[in-house]
Amino acid sequence: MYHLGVSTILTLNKSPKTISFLAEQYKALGDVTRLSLIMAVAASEGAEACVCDLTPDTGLAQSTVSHHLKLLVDANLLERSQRGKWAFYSLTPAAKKLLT
Amino acid sequence: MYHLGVSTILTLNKSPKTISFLAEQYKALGDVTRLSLIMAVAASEGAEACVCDLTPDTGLAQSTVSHHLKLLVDANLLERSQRGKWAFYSLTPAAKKLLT
DNA sequence: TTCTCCCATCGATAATCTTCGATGTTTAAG
DNA sequence: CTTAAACATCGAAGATTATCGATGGGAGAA
Repeated sequence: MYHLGVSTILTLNKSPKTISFLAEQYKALGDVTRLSLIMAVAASEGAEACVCDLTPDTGLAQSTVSHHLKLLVDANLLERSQRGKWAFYSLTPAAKKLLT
Repeated sequence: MYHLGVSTILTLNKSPKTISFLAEQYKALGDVTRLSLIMAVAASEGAEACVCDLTPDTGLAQSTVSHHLKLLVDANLLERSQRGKWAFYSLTPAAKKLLT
């Protein structure tokens, strides 16, 4: 009989495809810039932020920040909603779950 | 006033150094091979496993598996204990917390 | 329409990562 | 002491990633 620690989810309920996607989510969080970005979004008023607000703190080019945000969206950690000229990013339920 | 969602930990209690280490942990989990390895350890009898048990399932060279395990140890996700000729790896409390 | 602002995409470069085979180290067995 | 087994470390090749500047596209202001 095996131990099945941590959670049964991680040992039995996850197909290879799910493991890949979970790894993709962890990889998205595994970068100081992206982890800082997602934390900045979480701490923002209304729990959402636009690129112009997020960029200055990073010290990086706007195109780089935009690229990182896209990776976070692809990993289902951020949602994007366009309002006028601005693109607002907010945390997905999956992100809230992982970051708790 | 700000939102402070997800958890206050992520917004206020984490110094830059802590953020870096947290990112390192996520990065360590953000690889299918390493995520599979740590899940295999969790599911192993006694919640520990040696390299010789873990290597075959990966389809990778032994040196590669050993390298990945070292990264997981460096990220404080696995503990290593040598018994005789074997090196046994088990999950740290930090890993159990992150993977829940 | 024309201009400006916000953001995404593209192409290129430098850095990092994954993986391997070869070799070194340690432990136990013969 | 010699041999074998289990891992770790090293050096190199190929793939992936982070970053930038330049450019493009869309929305609103003038």
